This record gives sequence, C-alpha cells and structure tokens, in this order.
Amino acid sequence: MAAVAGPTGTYGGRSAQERRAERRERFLRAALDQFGDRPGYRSASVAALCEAAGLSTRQFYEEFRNLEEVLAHLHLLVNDWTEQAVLRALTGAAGLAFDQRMATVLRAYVTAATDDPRRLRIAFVEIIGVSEELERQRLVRRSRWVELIVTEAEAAAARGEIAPRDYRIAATAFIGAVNGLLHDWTAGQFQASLDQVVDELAALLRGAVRPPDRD
Amino acid sequence: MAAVAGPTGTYGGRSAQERRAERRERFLRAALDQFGDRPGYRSASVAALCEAAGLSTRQFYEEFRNLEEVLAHLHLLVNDWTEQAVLRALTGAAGLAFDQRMATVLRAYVTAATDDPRRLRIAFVEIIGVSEELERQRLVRRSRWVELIVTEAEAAAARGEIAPRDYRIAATAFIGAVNGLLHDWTAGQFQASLDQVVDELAALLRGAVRPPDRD
DNA sequence: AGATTCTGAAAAGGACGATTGTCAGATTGC
DNA sequence: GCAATCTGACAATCGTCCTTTTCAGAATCT
Repeated sequence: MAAVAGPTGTYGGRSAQERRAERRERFLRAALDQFGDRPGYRSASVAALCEAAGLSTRQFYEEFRNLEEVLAHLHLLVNDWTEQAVLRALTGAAGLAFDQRMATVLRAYVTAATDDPRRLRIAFVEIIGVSEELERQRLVRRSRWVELIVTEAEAAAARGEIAPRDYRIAATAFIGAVNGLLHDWTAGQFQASLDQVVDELAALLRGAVRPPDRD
Repeated sequence: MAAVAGPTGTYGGRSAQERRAERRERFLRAALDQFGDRPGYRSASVAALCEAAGLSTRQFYEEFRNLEEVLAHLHLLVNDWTEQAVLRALTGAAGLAFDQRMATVLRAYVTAATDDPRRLRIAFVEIIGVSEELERQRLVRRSRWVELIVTEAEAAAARGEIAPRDYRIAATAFIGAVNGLLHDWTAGQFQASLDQVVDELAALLRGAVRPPDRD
C-alpha cells in the first residue's frame, strides 16, 4: 500500500518553515508599498497585493486571514522599528541629564519615524479607524511611548532635576504633539529642518516638565 | 398645447428650497449617527443611511454625489461648531492676558469638542485617510487652529508678555497635543476631569510660549 | 376637474472583490 | 523511476453595494 514518499517538508532546497517565512516576508513587504502609499489600505485588494508580492491568492490565505491582519502585523513591525531605534539611542545616552536624554531620544524617534514615508503613513494614517481590534492595538502601542516618557520623567524627578508629580497626562499630550507635528511636517504644512523639529519638540517637553520651583 | 399647471415648486406647504434643506438636514443628522459611531464611515452604506434618515436612495443622489461628500460636509459642520464656540469664548475674554485668554479658549474647545462623542470621532478618526480630497480639507481646517494660536501668540509678544519669535511650529505641535490628548482621554486611556485636562494643556502651552528671558 | 409635478418605495443592472476550489506541472524521498 | 507532495495560476462562486430607473399615488395649480 505504498505511502513511500514521506513529507519531509523541504522543497526547492528550503524547509517548509523557511518557505513560509519568506512568503510572509514578501507579502508584508508588498503590503508596505500598497498600504503605505496612496491610495492606501482602504483601496487595497487581495488580488493587487498578491500581484505585487508575486504570489497567488491561495498562498495569501495560507498565511493571513485577511488584509486587516496584514495591516496589523505591519503596524507592529513599524512600531518595533522606531521603538528599537529609540531604545538604542536611550542606552547610548545613559548617564545624561533629562534634557540631553530626551533630545537624543527625540532625534532618534523623528529620524526613524520619518525615514520611510510609507511607515509613517501606516502608523499615523492607515491604521486609524479601521476596526476596534486595530484601534486597541494602536492604543496599546501608543501607551508604550507614554510610558517611556513617564518613566524618564520620574527618574529625573527622583534625581531632583524636575518636580515630582503625575506626568501621565502631560506625557500623553506630548506624544500627541510629536505625532501631530511629524504628520503635518511630512504633509508639507510647514517647512523646517529636522533640527528645528527636534528642537521645538525638546523645548515643548522641557516646558511641560518644569524644574521644581525655587522661590 | 397644454402646459397648464406651472411648476411653482411648493409641495406639502413647503417651497422646493425648504424641502431640499430639510432633506439635507435629515441626511446629515443620520450620517452623524452612522459615521460618528462604530463601525463608522467605512462600514456605512447608502442604503443604511437612507433608512436611518427615513428617505430613499433616489433622494440621496439628488442631494449628494456619494457618501464621501456627506462625510466632507459633516466634517465642516463639526469644525464650525467648535470654532464658533471658541470664537465666542475669545470675544468674551477680550482684554485678558495671554494665559487667561488661552485657558478660556482651551476650556471652550475641550468642552465643545468632547460634548458629543460622535462629533469627536468624525473629526479625529473617521476623517483620516479617506481620500486625498478629504485630507486636504482636514489640513486646511487644522491650519486654522494653528493660525489662531499663532495670532494670539504674536499679539501677546507685541504686548511684551512673551518672547517674540516664530510660533508656527510650536503652535502646530500644540494643536497635535490637544487633539492627541482629547482622543486618548475620550478613548478612556486615562482618567481625568475636564479641569485637569484643560489645566495640563494650558500648562503645556505656557511652557511652549515662554516669557522673554530676564537674566 | 384635469394636466402636471413631486414623492418615496422598489427593483434592475453592473461593478467589484473576497474566498474557495481545481489542476497541471515541478520537486521531493525512496 | 515512482508515488506523493508542493506550487502557483486560474476560474468559479458568492455576496455586497452603488447607482439608475421605474412607477403608482399624492399634491399642486389653473
């Protein structure tokens, strides 16, 4: 009764895992193009994505449930990218005072975020208002940035650099400022250099996080 | 050759203009419900909107080209609403110093913006990333808020209350902070009273717009 | 009253896209 | 070499929604 050839999974010299991973990679890469540029996610179709990825719809449904799942993955990837850039900068700025650390972080963030317009668009535009699920994911990721600022502020407060208080709301507002400014900047609403943008944001944060009163 | 009954336009006791206006009103009111709450604009359909408005698709296409046009109108209405609330507050705060004026304005804005969740959602969520056309409209309206802050800052600078400089970038960032904070607040990301929110924003603006150095 | 216009419901016609199924050929292990 | 599996293209199915058209009845003006 045969059953001679066993399914070992290797094909084309690659293991099943490798092949799957590569296909996901190709889908995600193509999605970065399709979703991250006009007309964007809401005009995207499975067929177009598959064509761009050089794969078939059948293979698409073997990897993802639908386009929204791809967008969700992409959003996480984009966030990880900037987050790691910031964390690198943060470790590099160990021992510095709050102002210096934040200036470093802001530079890293702005650079990483505006580095690729497609990524920026996915994080700031395409992800908005798609579904409750994605909205939750977005808020979770956003809160990590707030957390980072709060942690830094509290550490600075513990060192006596700034006044100790609840910085959560201020940090949330500041994150909004960062994102809003980057969005408008890249939309061409105003002309400015990267240094100007970083400086303005650093000044805003400095103003939000004042030194303790000395009167 | 007949042509006896002339088209005067009145029907049901109302002129053609009145009837049209009332229908537009009903469509827009229904759209505020349909677009301003989950699942929102991108799940909306002409049929559902018409049913909610108690009108027919035929009448819909007599008033609007498509759903996007309705959303665009709604966005303008929502913006006008908050804008007028702010302008009222501003005239009421004539003669006050920058800090006081801005506190008044911020209170008016936050109150008006968060008054109706559907309006907030349309302005901050549904409008994003729909089309280039709408994106343009959104940026235009956003720039009016920036303009307002810049104008106020320059007036304050002329009075010597704050340092004279280019406030455009700072104002843009600040508007981003306001919107981001309101969005997160209404999304339940943190608990705070209206006073707290207004105070934080006022403090942030105060920090961004410093008094001239006195060293 | 009678010709005409306005109204609102319903349905027809089309376009579009998601998802699933089929299948011939390439590639594998033995 | 052979049976089995993997691949990728294609088409079929299916549902949804947009947009236009039709039409019978209500309301109008003379």
